Amino acid sequence: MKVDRSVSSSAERILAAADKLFYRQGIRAVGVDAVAAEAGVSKRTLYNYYPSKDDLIAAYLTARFRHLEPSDAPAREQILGNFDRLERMFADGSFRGCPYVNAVTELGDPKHAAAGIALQFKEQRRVWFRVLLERLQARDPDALATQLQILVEGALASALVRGDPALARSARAAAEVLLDAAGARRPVRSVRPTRRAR
Amino acid sequence: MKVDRSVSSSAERILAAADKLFYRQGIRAVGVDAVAAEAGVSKRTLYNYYPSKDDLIAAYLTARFRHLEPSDAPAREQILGNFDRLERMFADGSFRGCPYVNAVTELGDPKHAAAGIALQFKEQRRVWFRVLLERLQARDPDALATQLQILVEGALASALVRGDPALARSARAAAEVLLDAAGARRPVRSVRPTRRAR
DNA sequence: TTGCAGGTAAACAGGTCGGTGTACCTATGA
DNA sequence: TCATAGGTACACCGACCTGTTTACCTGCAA
Repeated sequence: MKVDRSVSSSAERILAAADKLFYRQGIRAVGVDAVAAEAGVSKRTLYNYYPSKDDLIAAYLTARFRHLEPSDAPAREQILGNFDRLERMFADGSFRGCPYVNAVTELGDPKHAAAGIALQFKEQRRVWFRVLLERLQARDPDALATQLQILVEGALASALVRGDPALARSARAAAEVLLDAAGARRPVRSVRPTRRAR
Repeated sequence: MKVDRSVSSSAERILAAADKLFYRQGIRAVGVDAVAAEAGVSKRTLYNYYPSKDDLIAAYLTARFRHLEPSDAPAREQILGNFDRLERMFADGSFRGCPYVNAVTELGDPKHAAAGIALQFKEQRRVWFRVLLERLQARDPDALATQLQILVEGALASALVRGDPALARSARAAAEVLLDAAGARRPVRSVRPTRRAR
């Protein structure tokens, strides 16, 4: 298999191949041989960069880690925009569930590095919600953040078994009800008061 | 391994063994040899009852299928009781996620029988919610049923990566807010007004 | 030119997978 | 008494798994 070696390093290509195959077909369903072949790299080289499949799995999950940072956009928009992103993901056709939850499910072992990475990611998003909720001066931002996190997780799992993108809209509508009930109907101090909704 | 053959049929023991091992360790992580050994049955016999592992998987999921029927108890209690059951499951220690979602994740293939069974089960619970919501004369029972389903799914997934039973209470609180917002604050026409909560 | 780092291809080791083939055992009922 | 259904024990098959070894190739710098 011919691969343009100048475009990216071997390590990067291996990681890209692992991401594609692990997510699409499942971690346990894909062997290291397949990953090496997809990356256009010999198995020896793969094991040079990642000493074991478990290391590769951990690297795959870590690479998927996107550091969330609340932006300057209106908090409510940011929160609800999350669900719009979900809807786009569901409609994409290549959606196969949350990679972190999938890894935990597939590996089973709670002591596997993947379990810790998954927990870290989920907690990061929960905190991201909480910061935005504090900005909205919502009641009990911590509890509400957990509930929004549950809605996201539920939309992901539901869309996995029933591939309906509209599930994201259902979750979004529920989130709006929860936000309203927590007294976050409108931003208290919006960055730009004239900005219209969405 | 000595097994009391009079207690249950071979088929039942095989199914019980599959249930225990598949759920605890994962479908892909458990071989048919292990299931046969756990059931105290030869592999030949196992293949006599279940011609392939896929058949056994389908039987395992079907056997987990509990037919939900709305009872005469107050509808709101029934709905919220669902989340209390979740909390007990999470606290049990042997919780390993939703078996249907796990099967879909582990098998990957959307054409596998497991995918259909999972979908059937989820839809059944959604309808169960809807019937109860209609009884409560809630606004848009269909949409709200989907949202409650998402909450359940989200609690299951969240508890899988972060084993905190309190997540069920968070989901329950969110469900209460959604119910209230849909005008289902109290049962409008309870079946037997004097009947106490079961 | 030489030396060598870093890559390749391919075979191999030791094990597990789903599934089959074979030969033996045993309880039951005609 | 004997046939048979249904079970057991166990070796076996080919495929695939993670991970290692071997031997060779190639670009580049001293």
